[in-house]
Amino acid sequence: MKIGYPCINWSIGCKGNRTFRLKSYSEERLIETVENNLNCLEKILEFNVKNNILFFRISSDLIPFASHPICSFNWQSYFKKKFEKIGKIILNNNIRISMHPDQFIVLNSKDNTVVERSIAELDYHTQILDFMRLKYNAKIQLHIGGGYGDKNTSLDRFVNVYDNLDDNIKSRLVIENDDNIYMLNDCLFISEKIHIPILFDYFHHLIYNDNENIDYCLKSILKTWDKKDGIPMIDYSSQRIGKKSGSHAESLDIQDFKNFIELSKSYDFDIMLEIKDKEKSAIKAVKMVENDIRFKNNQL
DNA sequence: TCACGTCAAGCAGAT
DNA sequence: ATCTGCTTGACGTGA
Repeated sequence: MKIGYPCINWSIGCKGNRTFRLKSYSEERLIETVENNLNCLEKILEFNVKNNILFFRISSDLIPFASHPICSFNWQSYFKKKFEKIGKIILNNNIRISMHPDQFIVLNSKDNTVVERSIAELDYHTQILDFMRLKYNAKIQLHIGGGYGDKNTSLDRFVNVYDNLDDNIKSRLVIENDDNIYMLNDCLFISEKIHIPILFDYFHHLIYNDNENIDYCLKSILKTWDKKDGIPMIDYSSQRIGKKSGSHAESLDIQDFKNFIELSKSYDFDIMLEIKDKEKSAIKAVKMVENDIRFKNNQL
């Protein structure tokens, strides 16, 4: 089991997701920003390795406007060496990588231009992972999309669009249960049709579910990950106290996390902590799990 | 230097 | 109708 956190490291003094306004777009600005983002990504990965954090989500802002029509710059070849260098760090240290395109990416939208833009954005995400030469266990996680008042038709639309995607996108894409439209059982339904891995979001599941217990959830999603996909990825968060349901906690509730680890101990997966304080909680979690394993070993 | 309005993009649910 | 959340605040103008 690897533990990770998404996109931002607060303690390292740089950001790998810097961007700028479309209005101020220029080739120079793009190069400068991407250079910063890639350098910082490298630093974050080194920080993570030192702290035994071997799972990381790369920000979608790594190359700002990469899938926007304004971007005609060939960032792929300009940064080829850098991508390969970062890829080597990832492979040498056996780091698991995910990406999570943002909310504007909707494959089952009723608006075809939205679908086209979404595919372009998925293509960009795929290129990042491909140019780093990462294995197919590096994944792009996506929600199924809108409900449009008719979930069955909307599910079908997702399946049809998925069928026509390029194979290199398909081999990276996984679907994730959300907290108000498509729950785990919907993902399982789709996965049976198109054979796509399911990333189980534990926190979303607590908010929106069909009363399935955690054992059922983990057992069913496990089957959707082939050998080439690696072990399943899980998103974990806990409720921020005093905020509305679904708000992510500021900092890891270690007891709640312990309970989840205990509950899921028969399964192996990599776990992404969607907690606001990022690497701080990840370090806490890593130490907890290491101590837990030592404790178990002492019992033997 | 800092406050704060706004930022490429979608959708649903709350207010 | 408008605002908020989502995986996440950061950019950039104006004072």
